[in-house]
Amino acid sequence: MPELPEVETIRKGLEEYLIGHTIIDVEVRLPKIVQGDISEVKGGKIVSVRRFGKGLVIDLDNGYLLAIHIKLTGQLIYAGKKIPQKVKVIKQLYSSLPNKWTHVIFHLDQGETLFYNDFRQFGWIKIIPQGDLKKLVFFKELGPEFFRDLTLELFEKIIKKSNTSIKPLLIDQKKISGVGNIYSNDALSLAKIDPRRKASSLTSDEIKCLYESLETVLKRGLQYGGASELSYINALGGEGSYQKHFLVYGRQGQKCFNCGGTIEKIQLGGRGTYFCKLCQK
DNA sequence: AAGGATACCTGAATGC
DNA sequence: TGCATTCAGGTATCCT
Repeated sequence: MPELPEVETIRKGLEEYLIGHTIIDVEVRLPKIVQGDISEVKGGKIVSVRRFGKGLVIDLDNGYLLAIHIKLTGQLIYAGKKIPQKVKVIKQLYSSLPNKWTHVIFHLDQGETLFYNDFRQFGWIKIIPQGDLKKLVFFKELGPEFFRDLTLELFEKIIKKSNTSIKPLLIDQKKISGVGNIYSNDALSLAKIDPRRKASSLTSDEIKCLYESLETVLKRGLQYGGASELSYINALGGEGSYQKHFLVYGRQGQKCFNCGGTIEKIQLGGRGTYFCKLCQK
């Protein structure tokens, strides 16, 4: 669901459409989503949009920022003059906004709008002073991430000292950030490693292969604009297409692309885990 | 202290 | 038919 590629796709969209806009007013329809004093963002101009792991940060020029986590079903949708004409799918969506899942509405200058929708209400939006980002437990405890500060050497160190099986380790945000259920399953398939293997039992060659496989599937996810399972959409309300290219995720009963074996589904660390017993050793 | 289980939610799919 | 149960997964929290 929303993992590094999905959240990064949203970030790019927000960066393209929101920077330079001033927040005129905010409508909070479901108070539990928002923490902090929402009035602090009024009059603030959006200067940058950053991502750390699966978390987003919208920086304002008035000393405050919005820290946002969309969890499983959050959506950040831009509505305004900069929507490209060719995007037609979205017209239906836009005519329905705000809808019953719209919990926060940011009214921007020039009559533009940013909607926060979340049908399962797991996400959060926190308003804090600029310098306090690392005081938030979520950001403070994030592990290193791919394409930023996770090197192969560091990856190997993290895996070797872990006492859990490899798949739950990959989705532990405190160890490595950005990877979730979809990309961890697919990377283990590409690396031909059994998700149940104890992390510390992996050889250096296997760790290198897994590192490269994670980079490959995350890049693929970025290339396809994320995986639109459930309710993930980008900042323009458009869907990604990585779900059409899943290697093992959601493919139980179907054939493995590596060896033709049958993909099985088990529970591991309380999460659906998909793999091929024939080639993932 | 690390790691596992459960709660938080709702809608879709499945069960009887 | 229709109501109840199960499942989905990213944290946050509690427990061992």
